[in-house]
Amino acid sequence: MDYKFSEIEGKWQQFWAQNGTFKAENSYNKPKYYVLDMFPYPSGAGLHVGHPLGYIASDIFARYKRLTGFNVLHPMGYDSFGLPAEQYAIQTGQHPAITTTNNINRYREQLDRIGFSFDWSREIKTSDPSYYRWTQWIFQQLFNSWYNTAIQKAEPIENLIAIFSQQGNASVKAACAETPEFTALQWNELPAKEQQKILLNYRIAYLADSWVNWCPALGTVLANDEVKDGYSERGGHPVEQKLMKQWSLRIAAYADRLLASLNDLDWTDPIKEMQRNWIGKSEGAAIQFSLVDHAKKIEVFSTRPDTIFGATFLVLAPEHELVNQITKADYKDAVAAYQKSAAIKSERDRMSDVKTITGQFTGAYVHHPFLDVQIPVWIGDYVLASYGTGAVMAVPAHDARDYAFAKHFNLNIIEVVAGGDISIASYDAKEGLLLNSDFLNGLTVKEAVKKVIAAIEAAEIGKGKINFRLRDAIFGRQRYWGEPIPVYYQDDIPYLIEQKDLPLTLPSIDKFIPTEDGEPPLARAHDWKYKNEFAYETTTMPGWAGSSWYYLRYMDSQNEQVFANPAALKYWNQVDLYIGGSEHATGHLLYARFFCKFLFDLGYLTFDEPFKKLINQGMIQGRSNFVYRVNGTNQYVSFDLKEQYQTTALHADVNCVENDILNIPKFKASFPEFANAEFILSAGKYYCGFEVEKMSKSKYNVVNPDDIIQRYGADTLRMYEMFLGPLEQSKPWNTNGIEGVHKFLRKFWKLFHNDQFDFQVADAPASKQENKALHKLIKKVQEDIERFSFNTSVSSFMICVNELQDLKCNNKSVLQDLVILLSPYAPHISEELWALLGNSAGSLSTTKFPVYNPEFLVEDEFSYPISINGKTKINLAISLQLNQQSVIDLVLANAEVQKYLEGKIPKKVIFVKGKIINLVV
RNA sequence: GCCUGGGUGGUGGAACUGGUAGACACGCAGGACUUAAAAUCCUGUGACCCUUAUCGGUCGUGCGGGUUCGAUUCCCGCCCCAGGUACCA
Repeated sequence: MDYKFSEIEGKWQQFWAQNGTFKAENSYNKPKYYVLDMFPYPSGAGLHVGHPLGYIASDIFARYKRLTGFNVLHPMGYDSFGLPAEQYAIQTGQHPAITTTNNINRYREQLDRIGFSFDWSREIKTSDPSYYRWTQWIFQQLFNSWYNTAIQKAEPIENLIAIFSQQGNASVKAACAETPEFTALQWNELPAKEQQKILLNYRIAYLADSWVNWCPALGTVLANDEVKDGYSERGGHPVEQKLMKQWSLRIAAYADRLLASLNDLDWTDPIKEMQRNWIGKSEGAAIQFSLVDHAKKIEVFSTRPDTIFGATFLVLAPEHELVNQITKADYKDAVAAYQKSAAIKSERDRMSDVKTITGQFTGAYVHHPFLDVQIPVWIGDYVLASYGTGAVMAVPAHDARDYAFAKHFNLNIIEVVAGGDISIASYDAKEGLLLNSDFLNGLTVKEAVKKVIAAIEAAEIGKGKINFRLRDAIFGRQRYWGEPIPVYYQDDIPYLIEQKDLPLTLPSIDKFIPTEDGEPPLARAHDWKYKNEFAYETTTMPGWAGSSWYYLRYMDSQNEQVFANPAALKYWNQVDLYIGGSEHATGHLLYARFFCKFLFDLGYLTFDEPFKKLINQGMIQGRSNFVYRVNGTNQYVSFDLKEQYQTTALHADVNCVENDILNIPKFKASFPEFANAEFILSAGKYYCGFEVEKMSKSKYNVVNPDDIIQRYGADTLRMYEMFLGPLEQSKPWNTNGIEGVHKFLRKFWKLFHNDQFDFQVADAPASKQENKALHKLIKKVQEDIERFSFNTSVSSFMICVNELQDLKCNNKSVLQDLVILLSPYAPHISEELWALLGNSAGSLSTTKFPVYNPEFLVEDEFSYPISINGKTKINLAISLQLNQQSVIDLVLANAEVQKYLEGKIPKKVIFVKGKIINLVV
């Protein structure tokens, strides 16, 4: 039989599904291995060829682990809450649940065709009430906990209440909002409502004022992505920064632990580095500056308190709460105007635009803490309200942004650390001796930091402080398509709904947009009241709520009593291998770590890091094709001739192009605009240009895996995706090379068949060369899988099959081992051949991986490259048995080497056994 | 702007710890088989120079410098591209 991939693939996919081949065993005595993919958001566009890249890699690994004796958990599900479904609902009125179900069904169909070894019996959907019930349950635990910084651990809020009623809050060390001190007696006499208000300052899930992008015209909060240059992407309405009460989580309390335990994770250094920078631990001091003619003080945070004598002005964020109180009458209008202009800029715009320097003097002054001088107070949008205290002491001589600000507004610059030339630029390095600094003069930066902090603390104007860039996470969203927050309000105080009332399901509403008063969509729900009486919270949870703990649910996905039973949690434990994109480096991965630590603190987990090993697959970009329209005509000129004309480049659908040559009839049919197109050809062909861009519908560069599978089969798709390049690297999709991989599978198939395509293998013992080819491959494939270098193992398969073909090998034992080696990569063809070889169907996935025998690979000679001054001249085959001196003697005696030496005697001979010989003359 | 990664033939990439740059494929060119096509197989294929052809030589891993017997690999400076930048997922 010829290689009929679609028959074979359909047959085995059905077999696996019917026999539950990849169901993880529930016996907890076998060694386990947990391989997880970042689950997809089911978008309306379906899967494109970029999505399966990571899934194929993890599938190869999961299948490999099964072959090496592990009980493998390899589940899949959907992150199915999200904005696109909601926006589609706003446009069309269709309920997001319907859209989502349709999309999930389509995803499932597409995934099934690729032949993954997922355990579908554990499938989860974050938008399913049976799942989000537990997301809500976790929120309740967060609400019912406080963070005890004395022991660096979350604890039940009852513990805190007990402490309050016995000793007040003076001794409590907690991550909390600023709370006045009270005694036990005062606490016990407080009305319940007041007690609840105070507790809200301590809860890990709490309400707080946060800055958001507010669009008055749409009556909604927008993501930074939805804001372009101060206007909403949808509708182009103005957007401003607004303070809003929002649910938040105290992730910042975990900053130190999130930082510390990074060290023990088997993640790549870049990802760890990104998280470290994101958490952004910096040591410095909080310093208070007292205002001239005003009782208030301005607190700044500085990582360079040593430069305090160089501070020549303060800069507050335009939103800083003191700005309006301290601004002098003459400056009110200018300050208000500046605040307004800053309010329309997003935080990202403010950070990236460093070239335009803007700011405004407030008319106010503060006293320098150690000098008898007054320094002016400015506002400037390079200072962010959300970092530190929202105020900086500007030391222009030693900070680049302060320097630019001072130059622009002609403010004083005082050098206090020697080493730079402050007439040209600021000197930011932390090296050099202090000058112009009173009691710090002559000290190094390090010494000065210590001494000045001591002085600040002695004068009671501040203290040494560790500051984190990581902010608490805003947890409320003004959206419909997310988990309802399981909270109701009584007397303006939030309370949890009872656990027995979970899940709190999404109410049905007429429209998915905010109400006319700018309330979130859930406020549209009629008669939606807790116990028919109390108003529910109307914001929903963010997209990352469900994805922060889903890996736990897979361990016991059907459980209705608990989020997962303790025995399952203990056995499956951490995810051993997690594969997904690096775009989640600081979002999802940080939140999931936070949830894990929190659940660990409460005793639900026995581990406090979710993902032991992490691999980031690169992004598959699109490869767009272009045609070139001669301006003002409907003529299109071939890429290589386009310089002779004035042209406009237009996207051509990549499905009308093969190897950059345009299929003209297909192209004409692709768009009415092109129906009457004329072409200026080059040698009878129309060559298209190309460019690498994001894969998207609008760029006509989306390649659908279904099309590839139909044409070449899933095994070809799987191997080609791996062959494309290193897993971690981003690369453009290009279908051009796929023939090579397909040809390889046909050749592989042919090894088992005679010229008439009858299955035929021989029982004879393997020859030396056959064994060599096989064992070279076993070694290579094993090494490659373990270092996730799948592209190179595909090459090795090709090399091996080419060798066996040359050897006319049809030896059964060699070929059977080859089938096992290939099975993680191309499971369908392997199952088929495995069965043809006489093995019982389906047993391939749990058979044993072949063992490498080094004896077959022993070499006794090596062809040394002989180079002179580092340039290779000739190759000489020399025995590997000889010692260094004999090899060198042999080389120097060689006539050809002598020719190159031209009678000169080498000054030095470099000999690296089995690698190279270099003669230096 | 800041953080992180990347840049090697016409194309995707290989070279794992500093040791023969371009494995394996695609494409292209030429050939075999065929009435023809498809499929399959064989040969060549980084650029330039020399040569009738061989033989041979020079250059070459984004750009400019450095370390080394030897650099795609290590160090310094720059350019370009991609991802993230806290309410996209």
